[in-house]
Amino acid sequence: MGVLEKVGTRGRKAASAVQESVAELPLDSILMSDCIEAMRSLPAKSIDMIFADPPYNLQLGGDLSRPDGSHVDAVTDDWDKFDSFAAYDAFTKAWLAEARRILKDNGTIWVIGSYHNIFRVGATVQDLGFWILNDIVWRKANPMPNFKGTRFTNAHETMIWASMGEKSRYTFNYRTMKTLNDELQMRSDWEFPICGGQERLKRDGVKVHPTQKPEALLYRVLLASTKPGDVVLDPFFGTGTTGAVAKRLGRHWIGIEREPGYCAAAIERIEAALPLDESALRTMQAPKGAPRVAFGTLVENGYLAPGTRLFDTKRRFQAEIGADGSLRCGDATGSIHKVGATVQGTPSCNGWTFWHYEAEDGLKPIDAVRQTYLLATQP
Amino acid sequence: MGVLEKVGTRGRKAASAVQESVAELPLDSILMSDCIEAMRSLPAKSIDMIFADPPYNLQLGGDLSRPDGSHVDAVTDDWDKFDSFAAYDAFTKAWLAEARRILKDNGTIWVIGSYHNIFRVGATVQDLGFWILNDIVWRKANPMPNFKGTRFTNAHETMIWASMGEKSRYTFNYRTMKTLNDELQMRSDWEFPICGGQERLKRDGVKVHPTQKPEALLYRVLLASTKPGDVVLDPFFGTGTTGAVAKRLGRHWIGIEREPGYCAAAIERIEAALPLDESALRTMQAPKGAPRVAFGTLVENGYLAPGTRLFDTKRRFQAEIGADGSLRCGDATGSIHKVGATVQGTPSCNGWTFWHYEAEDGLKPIDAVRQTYLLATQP
DNA sequence: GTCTAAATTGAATCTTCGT
DNA sequence: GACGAAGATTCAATTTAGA
Repeated sequence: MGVLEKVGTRGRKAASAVQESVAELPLDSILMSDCIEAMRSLPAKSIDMIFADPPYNLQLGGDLSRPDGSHVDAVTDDWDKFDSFAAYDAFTKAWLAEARRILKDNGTIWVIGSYHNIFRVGATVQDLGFWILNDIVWRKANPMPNFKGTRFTNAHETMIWASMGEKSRYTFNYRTMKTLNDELQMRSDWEFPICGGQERLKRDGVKVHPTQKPEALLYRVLLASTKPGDVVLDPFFGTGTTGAVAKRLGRHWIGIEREPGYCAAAIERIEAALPLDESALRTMQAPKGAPRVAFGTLVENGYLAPGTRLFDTKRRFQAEIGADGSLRCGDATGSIHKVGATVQGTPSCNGWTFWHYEAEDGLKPIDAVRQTYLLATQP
Repeated sequence: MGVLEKVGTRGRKAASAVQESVAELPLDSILMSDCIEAMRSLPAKSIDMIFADPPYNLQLGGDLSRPDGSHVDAVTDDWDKFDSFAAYDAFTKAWLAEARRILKDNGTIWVIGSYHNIFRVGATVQDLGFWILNDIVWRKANPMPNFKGTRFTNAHETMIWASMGEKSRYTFNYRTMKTLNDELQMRSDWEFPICGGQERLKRDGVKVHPTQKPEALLYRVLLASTKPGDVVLDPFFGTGTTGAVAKRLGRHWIGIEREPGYCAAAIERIEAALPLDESALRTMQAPKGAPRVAFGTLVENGYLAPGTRLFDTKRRFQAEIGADGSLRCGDATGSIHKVGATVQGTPSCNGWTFWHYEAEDGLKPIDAVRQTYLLATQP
């Protein structure tokens, strides 16, 4: 059994501001060890997000070991194919189970793979109780062609994003993604070039790692599903793309990697990575990040007078503000949301955008009043 | 046990030209029955290709409404409900095993699904000994948004294409695909709009089937992986998209569908479908060494006259065809691709889909002209 | 009739907080 | 955990209605 060797790129002191349980973690360092063994050394429910790029070589070779640590021999016979899938499944189940143990209740996991392994991984993810949130397609702008012309060009890889369960409250920075995508919802298909050029790590002109992932991919993953200061674990760290991007984005990272050569390359690379400064890290916040303002507060503070008439954009409905911040429209009385839903006959309604007041230059949504209030009162 | 009820759209006589073993099959007709039961009635090793669109096991929760309050019409049909993953897996294994029995040794199978089910389906496909050739991503041009802003927009579905085994000699019409894709290898990600408009089958203004697939998707699937005269089976026939496209492309089809309502719609639809004529069909075989179709070829052969004006979809740009097949738009002159890129200010542009000509019923992409040319001229 | 604005709709695992 | 109220949330392609 190997000893867990920790290879840090920064001292533990830097983690002093982190809360106690997190302080136990080997933050911002690499555990040079077998991935399952290393995960076993981490405390339960301590990780915010896991990004995993597991091996998918079904020839097994020396890449895989069974959960008990024994070696899986390579298989070449057709009759043994089922057995090889079973071995891969056992390996997958073992590391995913450990991942599940160390993830926080509201944590999420990403796994990337190709058609060789992703279906088995996905089924295991579901079997272990994870709740799939999306499958994301990485469309390669410049895939390797199918030289023999025997199939379609294999131009994508698939990522699975899953939470701990159906009810878990995971992090999804919706507003950030929408901003990143030119004010359109970010879709489940992402296009990036494969990792090459200056970004591709090379040693003596030879690529250090065969499957180095582009930083742009990890950038979007981390930006979408983590918050600054979160702890991100990559159990198949390789040359540390996850660590380099995590550092850049102000997230803590932990890498697990068995190969000393990959570890060395990763450390050198991450040390050279420059973190974005605080102002650059600021992203579009979800409205729910802003303090809640009750409609009644606006009335109490004189931003909207009781008796003021409110309208929908087409003036089909007219309502009147009560002294307590309630709204009345015909027989319907209640919150701005409830009355809006009632008069429209819809199950719900955002009263802030539905109701408008009469301004000098036409109708304006009462949400504008709320914004004015927020600007005037927030420090 | 239900009786297999055969619902044909043509007499058996029409199959007389088919070889003996195939003549035993209920060609070009629907078996109104449970899919596993119906497949059991078919002879072993008799089918060239199977396209399957099984239930996705969506596991939807409560109702969903759009931001405007309108109700989203979800898939609530009983046929999509399963008690557990285990139950879904058992169902999947059962129908896939039958599919494997009736496929020829060199046959292939396509299965379409979403993240809800595709990983389980893919793992079972592999477990049964199928050899995955590609996973294909159908990128939806117009997916339904994520109304609540909780995840990435689910903008794609996944198809698995597999042969009977690693050594099987499956059909892949490489040349045809490459020609269809402007002389670039066809990739594993395909973009199509979802099925709507005139193509979407409706009864009394209501969609007949909740998950009708676009014909363009099946067109490419059949064109890529079958030959004229091949027998294509769809065990989850629904409203018969597979049958309609198979008929159009001169392939035999067999549908299995339990719901009488779907069967009736499928028959009516397929009877109305017009097969391409024989000369057009022969082009689908696309011999190796088929000439590249340059835009200029279309001009030379009178498919597009010099001087014809081309437009983008929004008529922001107007260009004129030169006698040599070049395009001119203001100062920009060159190939359809280059001029398209220049006027848009983009690094590249697929001129075939960017530029449109004025047809009687509106603008049509010049790619349509290329299709016409290909159908008419390829040996 | 023609053009433009408005309405409709699609395989969707679709909220969060306080009591 | 159940329940109720507050609050946040949509893109592209058609079709229909209206000017």
